[in-house]
Amino acid sequence: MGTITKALELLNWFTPNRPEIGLGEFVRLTQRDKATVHRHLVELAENGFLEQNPDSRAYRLGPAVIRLANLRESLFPVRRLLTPIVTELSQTLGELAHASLLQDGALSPLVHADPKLHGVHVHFDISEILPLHATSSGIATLAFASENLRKKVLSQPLSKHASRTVSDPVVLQKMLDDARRFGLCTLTGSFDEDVGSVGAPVFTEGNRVIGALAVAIPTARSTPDRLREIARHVLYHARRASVALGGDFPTRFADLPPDWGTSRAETSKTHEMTEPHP
Amino acid sequence: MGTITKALELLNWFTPNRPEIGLGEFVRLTQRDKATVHRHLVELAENGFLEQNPDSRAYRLGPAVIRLANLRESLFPVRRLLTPIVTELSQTLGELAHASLLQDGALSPLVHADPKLHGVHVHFDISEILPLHATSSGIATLAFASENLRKKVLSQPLSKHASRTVSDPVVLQKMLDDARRFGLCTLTGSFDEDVGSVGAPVFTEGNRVIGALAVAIPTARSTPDRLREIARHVLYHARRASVALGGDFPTRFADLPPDWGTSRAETSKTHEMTEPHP
DNA sequence: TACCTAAGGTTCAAATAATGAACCAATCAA
DNA sequence: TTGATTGGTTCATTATTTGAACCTTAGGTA
Repeated sequence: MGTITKALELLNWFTPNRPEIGLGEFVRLTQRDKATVHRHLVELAENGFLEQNPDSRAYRLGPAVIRLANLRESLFPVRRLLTPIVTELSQTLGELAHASLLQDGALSPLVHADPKLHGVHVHFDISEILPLHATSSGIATLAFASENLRKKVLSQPLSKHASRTVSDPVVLQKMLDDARRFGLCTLTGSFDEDVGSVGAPVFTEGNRVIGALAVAIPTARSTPDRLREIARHVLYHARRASVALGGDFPTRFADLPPDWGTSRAETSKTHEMTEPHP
Repeated sequence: MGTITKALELLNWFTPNRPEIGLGEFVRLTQRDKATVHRHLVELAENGFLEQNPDSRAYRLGPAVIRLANLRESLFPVRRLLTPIVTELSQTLGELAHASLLQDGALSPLVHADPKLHGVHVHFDISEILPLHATSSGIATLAFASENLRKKVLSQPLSKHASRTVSDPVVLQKMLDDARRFGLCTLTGSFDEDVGSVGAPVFTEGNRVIGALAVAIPTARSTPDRLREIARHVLYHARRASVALGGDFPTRFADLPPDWGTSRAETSKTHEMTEPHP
């Protein structure tokens, strides 16, 4: 691993629960030498990627990331293009919608919209990273991503996020096949307990999947019929999003079978249990 | 210069006119060895800071910068806090207002708002970097920044941006003194031809200047009286902004003298011309 | 006060990782 | 076919990174 990567990886330790990190804590987190970590921190700070809290001397993300994000957005206005689509999707359905981009081996949220019409709504944190195997966005994306990435995810241990997160690669493979067939993925209680979601892939120039569009709802409101309705809208808007980004969206996916929207996880469970007893 | 800095500096070559940069162009721009540059680019891309256009193989800013910017903003919501203040300032005056943050030796725009009530309005590019010596925001910020930074700027050659950019360090020093006294700086035809602006510093925790709030108007609308009116509002909102960020704003600055708002640059010119003939 | 601890930060010889001249491969135009 | 331009790679040399030990400051405690 190069020095540059080592330094940049320091930036990934920040989370909503860990907004500032001191030298000592970085050393503990990274298991690297103090002097090394310190020089990396100084150099990142010199370039504006970190700044130091003058009181505690702890480090936090610096203004350079905002400057670069502004620049990137002004050059490639993905967010600007997707915002109205996400907003419209969320307005139409009265539920939380979001678009997330594939980055490294995960999705990072780009835009979200929530009309908050109901008493209960899904919590969504734009700074949280979405794993590919445990979210409908992730599976929808992965289904159309490179063979390489798919292999990588399928060969790694599948982290558990909620009671019904898929943990068997064989089941995941089947869900990816379904997602590729229908252009959609739906999950319930997979990433967040009591939350269901429907995701569809978004494509950019050259038929490449760039991420996904998804709607998330509390399971209390997620009847099979409602999920099918949501699926229709998600698919429609994912197509619009792809067109807006200059991507090709497959003209036609298979029609949803009658049992679609009944819990995949249940189906999977059956599958999972029957598999070892042929 | 460390490897990390060398790599991160590659990111600074992107501009609105140069949205994608190929290996060869990077080599030409940086005057560095091709192999070195290439390895840096690959490592930055591996970490999501760059992505490669699959057709042209040129590099562009990657999604990691957006992820980090989202995170930074969710941890330290400077933008969220300043947006309503900038918007209100711009609405009240009917002119373009912006807030910009001090980073490295320059200001980078964070938010801007423009009600666009008039046929003529100022062009503002959120991805453009504002030099400290040539903008009212910059001088207002620099006036309250560290002695170090002030020395650095005063000792460097002062780049020319428009016909009335201050190029004499002595004149700049005087403008900094004025800015410190009045809590304000006004300039005309300094960064953009035919644009006047009024800027005031914004402070964060521990009395540290974080950047500036400013209003920019076409010179066609910038009478001395109008500039004084704008100054009042900019100062008021800069105080609000500082309070919102947990900073101390000096309770009282000197009242503006009667000749304030008449072109500083003119005054400066006189000064500049009289200086060498004591 | 003296003493301890833990924090951030620094030093310098040793070791590793970055460097760059030369090379390869693909594409395009004449 | 040739030559020029592009992106990318190799490997011996070199220079930068590394890390054990050390320094300094701040806070706590007997």
